[in-house]
Formats: sequence, structure tokens, C-alpha cells
Amino acid sequence: MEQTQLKEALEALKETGVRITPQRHAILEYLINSMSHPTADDIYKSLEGKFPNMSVATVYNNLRVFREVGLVKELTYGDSSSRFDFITTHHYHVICDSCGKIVDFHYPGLDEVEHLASHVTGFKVGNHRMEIYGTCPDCSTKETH
Amino acid sequence: MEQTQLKEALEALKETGVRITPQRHAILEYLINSMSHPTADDIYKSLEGKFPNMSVATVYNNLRVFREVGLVKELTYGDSSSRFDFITTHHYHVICDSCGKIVDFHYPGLDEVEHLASHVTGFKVGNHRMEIYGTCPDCSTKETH
DNA sequence: TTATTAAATTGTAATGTTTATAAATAGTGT
DNA sequence: ACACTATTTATAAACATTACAATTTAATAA
Repeated sequence: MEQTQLKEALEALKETGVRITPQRHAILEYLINSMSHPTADDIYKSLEGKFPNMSVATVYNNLRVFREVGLVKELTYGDSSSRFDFITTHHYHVICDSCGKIVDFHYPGLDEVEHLASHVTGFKVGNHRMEIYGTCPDCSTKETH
Repeated sequence: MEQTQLKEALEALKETGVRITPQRHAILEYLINSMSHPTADDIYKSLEGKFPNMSVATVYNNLRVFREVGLVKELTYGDSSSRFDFITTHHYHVICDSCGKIVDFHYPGLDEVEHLASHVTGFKVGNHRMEIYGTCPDCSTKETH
């Protein structure tokens, strides 16, 4: 499952003329396997064991490359640092206001909204982002005891 | 029109026990009158004339206060600094990928999505955010000549 | 009006994330 | 294996935002 995704991702890089380095391989692998939404620093720390000499700049550089190629989505919430998400299928995120947990939420998409927006504003609409905020079950039970 | 909004905002502050200082008055006024979505630094620079001694920290502190009271929404896009938006009616933003222009876009809301998300994830859903990205008319014409 | 008190402002330093830079290194196609 | 460039590394710099302590000020009541 993940193997396919990784292969496809590497293929996509090759096609764009982006070189495949061990660091890039490892970052991609981490993004695919981690079911969370890590920050650049999370990734840096997680790969410290395998790559003791890797620079933080490398992580940032490659996340930018992956974003430009369209492999990765950058999520900017209110908190200090960006989070990065390997793009699989179209899905949204539900975020807990209390503990910050991020849960994936699949939804058909909001093409209708895009069309309306395009019509009203005259923009050539390309894409959109949406996040839903609330309290996760864990934090809900904690609050009401 | 704006006078009413400002009065109501000041009233809301009073009710919450937040003191009304000249700086707060000016920042609120600026947010309401500016039809743009200024950064903290925009606000700071714009009020430099009236308040030569005002600290950047004051701007940040008060934007946080306004957000906590619910008068202002903080918008975190990809770029480096947050933007702040005085909350009037429920609307979304359409953002130009090319020049960064932000246009308001009124839409009935996405209650249905919130309900579904709540049902699927078990979250107590409170609110959501959505932004639409594309190319504005100006940039579109520039590209195609 | 004045005194009182807690809250807000100021100035500055500190923090933390992200980017820029230049030298060293390593992928890729031949 | 070679040559050509992209990439990595290490470090410094830039930038937005926050923390802090001292000073000032808004709100309240006498």
C-alpha cells in the first residue's frame, strides 16, 4: 500500500527532473508512513537517527520541492509552525481546539462552492481549503466530569 | 454604518471587562474602516502618525484580545504573517495565487459539512474555515497577452 | 475631582520558525 | 569513471511573534 505510494512519488519526482537523494527518500517515506501531520521539525527529529548530519535546511528545502511538485500539502493553522501532509485522496481535516489533534475527514468536495465563487468574483478558481474545528471525543469527556 | 460597528465593538469590550484605550479604539477603527485584511505590521505602520510611541507589542496584544472576545478573525495563510479581519457577516475569502489579493465571498455556509464531520469523527464541531484559491481577473488578463 | 488599583502600554530582549548563502558533496546521463 | 549541476550542509540572518519588567493610564468609587 505505502510502497506503491512511495514508488509513485519517486516516479513523479523523476519526471519533474528532481534528483532522488537518500534524504528525500527518507522524508517522503516518513510523510507517507506517518499518519499524523508532522511539522518540519518533527521530520528533522525523526530522521536524526538515520541521518545524523542532515541539516534542517534540507528538510525545509525538500518540503518546498515536494509542495511545488504537488506531492505534499502545507497546512498553516494558527500555531507557530506549518504542518505537512502527503496528498493521497481528497480529504479535509477536523481539528481539536483543545488538544490540537487532527483527524482526516472524507467529503465529496465543494465544487459547487468553487463554481459560485468563480462566477461572483471573476476569479479563475483553482482549488480551495477547508478545516473544521471543534472538540474531540477525548477532550469532550475530560471536560464534562 | 461603520460608526455602529465601532460602537458595538466598544460595547462588547466593555461587557467583557476589557478597558478601552486610545490605542484599542484606533486599532478597531482601522480594522473596521480598512476594507482590506491587514497584518499586524500594516496596522502598526498605519497608526504610526497618530501614535508615534505605540509599541508593536501593543498591536499584537490587542489583536489577541479582540480575537478572544470574538471581534476579529485571524487568517493564517501560507505567507509569513497573519492577517486580521473584523468580523461582520459570515463570509469566505477568495485569494489570488498570483498577487495575493483577497476578495470577500458571501455564501450561505456549510452547516451540512459540519454536521457530517461531527457524525463521522465524533467531534463536537464548533466552526470551520474555508478559502478559495485562484487567479484574479487582473492577473488573468496579464498572463494571456 | 482625586485617589486607588488593577490593567494596559512601552521598550527591549528573547524565542522560534523559516530562509539565504557559500563551500563541500553527491546524483545523473554519457 | 567523468563531468556537470543539483543538492546538502553548516551557519548566519531575517522575520514574526512573545515574554518581561518598569512605567503609565483607564475605570471606579469616595
